[in-house]
Amino acid sequence: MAVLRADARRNLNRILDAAGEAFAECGPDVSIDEIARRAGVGHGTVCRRFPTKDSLRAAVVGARLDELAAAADERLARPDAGAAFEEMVWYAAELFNRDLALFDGSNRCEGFSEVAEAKQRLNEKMERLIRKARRAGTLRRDVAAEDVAAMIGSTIQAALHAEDPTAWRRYVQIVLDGLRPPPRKTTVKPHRLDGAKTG
Amino acid sequence: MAVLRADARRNLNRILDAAGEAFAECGPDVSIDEIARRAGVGHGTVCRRFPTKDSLRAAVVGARLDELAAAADERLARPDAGAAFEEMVWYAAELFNRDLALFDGSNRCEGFSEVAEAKQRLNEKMERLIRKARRAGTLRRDVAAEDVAAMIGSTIQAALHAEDPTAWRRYVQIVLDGLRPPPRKTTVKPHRLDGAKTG
DNA sequence: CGCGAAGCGGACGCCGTGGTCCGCTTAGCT
DNA sequence: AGCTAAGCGGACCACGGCGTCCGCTTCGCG
Repeated sequence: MAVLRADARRNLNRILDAAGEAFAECGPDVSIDEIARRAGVGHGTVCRRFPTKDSLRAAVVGARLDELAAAADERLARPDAGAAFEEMVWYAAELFNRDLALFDGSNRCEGFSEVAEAKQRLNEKMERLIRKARRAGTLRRDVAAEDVAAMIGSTIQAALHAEDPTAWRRYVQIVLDGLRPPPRKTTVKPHRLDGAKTG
Repeated sequence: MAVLRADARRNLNRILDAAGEAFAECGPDVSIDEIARRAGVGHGTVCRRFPTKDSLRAAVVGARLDELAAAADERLARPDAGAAFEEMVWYAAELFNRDLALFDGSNRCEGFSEVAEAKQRLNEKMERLIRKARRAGTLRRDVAAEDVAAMIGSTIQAALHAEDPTAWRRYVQIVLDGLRPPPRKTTVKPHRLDGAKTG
C-alpha cells in the first residue's frame, strides 16, 4: 500500500470522494455497489482497497472529523470565547446537516484507530473551546465536548424528519440557549407560594 | 380478523408483547425471527398476522403513541401549565429512553393510518399543553408539538452513545432550558460555510 | 517496444432476512 | 367423541448486499 501505481492512486481518490458524497447523501448504510458506481470503478476495486465497509466508512468519517478539528482550532484564536464556541457549534451543525452519515458513522466506527484518534483530537480542541467559553460565563459547567457533539448531531438528525427544511436552525438555537449557564437554581422552577404539592 | 379463535388471540397478544419488548430493546430493525422467538411462536405466525414488518412496527408504535397521548391528556388538567408541560416532556423522555424504536419507528411508519392518526391525536394534546405553557410564559413561542417531539426523541438517541448512562437527564434538562422564552436576543447569528469548503 | 507486475472488475458464493405455502394440529361446536 | 375449519410453524423461495477470486488490462521501467 505504501507506493501505489498512478491509476490506483487515482481510483483511490475517486473512491474516497464518491464514498464521502454517497455517505453524505444516502446515510451510512449506502451499498458498496452504489459507491463503486459513483466512483466509476468496479465493486471489487472498492473492496480491495477497503477490506470491509466499516473501514471505508472509518476513512471518510476520520477525514471529516479532522476537518472539524481544524475548524475548532481556528476558532480557538478568537478573542470572544463565547462567540467562538457558538460559531463552532453552527459550523458543526452545518456539516452534520450535509453529511447524514457523519454522526452515525462516527459512533459506529469508534473501533477504528483513525476515527478514535480523530475524535480524540477533536475532543481536545472542543474541550479548550468549552473551557474558554465557561470562563467567559456563556456556557454551563456540566457539559463536556462529547455532550455537545452528541446533542448537535442528534438534533440535526431530528430535524431531518421535520417538514420545515430549516427547522434544524431553530433546533440548534434552542440547544445553544439551553447550553447557557442557567440563572440561579431557585429560579429554574418557580416558587409555589401556596405550598401545593403536585409532584 | 373480526373474530379470532382463543389460541389465535392469545398468540396475537404474545406477538404484540414480544414485539414491543424486542423493538424497545433492539431497535426498529430487530428481525422477525427474534420477535417470533420471544413470543414463542413460529416465524410464519408472525408474518400471517402482520403481512409486513412495517405493519407490526406500526401496531406497536401506534399503541405507544396512544399511551403518550393519554399521558398528555392527564397533564392537561394540571393547574400549573409550565410544570405540566415539563412533566410531559420528562414522561416522553423516559418512554423514548426505554423504547429505542419509538422515535425512529414513528417516523418510518407515518404511512400507516394507525400511526398517523395516533400521532395526530398526540399532537393535538401536545399543542394544547404548549399553548397553555406559552400563556404561562414558560415556553418560547417558536416551537410546535412536532418540534418538541423531535428534539426530545433525538436527544435521547444522542445520550445512547454517551458513557454516562444518566446523560439523557442532563440533555433533556438542557433542551428544556432552551425551550424557555429567551430573555434576550442571541448574540451570534448562524454562521454559513461559504465557498471555502468544496462540495 | 517488450515484459513483468500491479491493478481492475465482473462473476461467484455466502449469508441474513422477509414473505409464502402447505401438511399437520387443535379449538370449539354439536 | 367426532368433525370441520381455523390456526400453526417449519420448509422453502427470493433478494440484496458483502467479500473473494481469477482472467484480462494497463502501467511503467528498462
